[in-house]
Amino acid sequence: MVTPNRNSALAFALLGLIWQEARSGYDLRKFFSSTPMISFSDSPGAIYPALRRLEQRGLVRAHVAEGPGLRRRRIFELTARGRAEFRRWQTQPVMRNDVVRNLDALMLRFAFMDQFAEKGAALRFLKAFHKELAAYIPSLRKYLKSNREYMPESGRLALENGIRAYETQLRWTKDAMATYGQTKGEG
Amino acid sequence: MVTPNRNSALAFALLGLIWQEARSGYDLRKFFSSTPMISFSDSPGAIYPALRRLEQRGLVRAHVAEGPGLRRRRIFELTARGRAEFRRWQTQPVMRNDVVRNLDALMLRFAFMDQFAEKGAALRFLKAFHKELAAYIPSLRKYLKSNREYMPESGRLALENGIRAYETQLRWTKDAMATYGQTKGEG
DNA sequence: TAGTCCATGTAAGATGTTACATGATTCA
DNA sequence: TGAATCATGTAACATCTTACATGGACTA
Repeated sequence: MVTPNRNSALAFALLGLIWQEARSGYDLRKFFSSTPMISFSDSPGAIYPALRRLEQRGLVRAHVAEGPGLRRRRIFELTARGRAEFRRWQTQPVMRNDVVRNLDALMLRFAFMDQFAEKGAALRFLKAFHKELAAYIPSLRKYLKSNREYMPESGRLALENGIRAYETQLRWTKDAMATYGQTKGEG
Repeated sequence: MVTPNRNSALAFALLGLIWQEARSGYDLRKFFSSTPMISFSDSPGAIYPALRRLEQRGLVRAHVAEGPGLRRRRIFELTARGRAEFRRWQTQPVMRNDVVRNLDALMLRFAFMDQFAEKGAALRFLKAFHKELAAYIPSLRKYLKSNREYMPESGRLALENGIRAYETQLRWTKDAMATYGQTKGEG
């Protein structure tokens, strides 16, 4: 069995933005550099090859927009396969490993959920996220409690920072669930 | 001019741990898998090649520990160059870009500061970190204010989560500075 | 003696970084 | 005409992931 191509976080960020609205590579670079998605690289050496790969995998298709005189722009849109792949990624289960090592990717999944996932997906996601956070945080506390005395002060502070960061996430999931809970009249 | 070899976060995590205490590759893998540093990969395909590179660059040196019968373990320790390189990395200025895209690396730098940087480095680091956070957060708020109405609910919530996360960091830097401020009697 | 743990390693492949290249258009 | 901006791209290089390989020692 050949290794399946697991797309990167950048690839999914591109798919989500292109799904929102057909865009060129340049548009995407500008979006990254001028919004809070600046945590993604806007480097052409990352974006253009990533778009090429998405094209080769049949997840996006491009057409050339011949503006009056401007250099040609290649405008991308999602294919049916691209939409399916994005939804699959977005609605994957939330695993402990995502919480430990891939928080950013989790938030990226959530950020597009209203737009592209079925109703109820956001709330299910938040519940699962909350559950994993609530399970992980005590293990950090336990480590701190057991090792506090042997840790240098800066090491201990760094760990406390991590715990606080996860607690903030946890509070956010609760508040976000409340937000979604309010809209139950809509269903 | 040849591209300088910028070591990765993993490389510096390894250097820091080896500086604390001479360790083998296996020790390092176990440390990653059994402590809050689990956010680093414990995969042999990451660790052993990284150690090899550090050796080739003259940042660590290994000696073989011949235990009674056990398979040979290669125990690493830092060289003078390794210590210098680690300190250089650790005491670099805190840049906006680190705050936007490399928070984890910043916290890693801080985590070892008591042990390996000169007195006062931790406080200077916290001040610079605080300054960059305080400068960055308003730009996120501003974006939220301007775009709130045009954002899907999950997108807005994701951004609010990001803002809260940075605010938590900001509060932490203040508290950590207070911790260090208390020890002024020591100097 | 079969399975598990200790311990180190390699191979293939994908992705990302930095730097460089190119060419068109607009504006001073 | 020169500089800045729009727009796309490539090349070299390093690193990481996953999977596989190996071999000794302990233990049931």
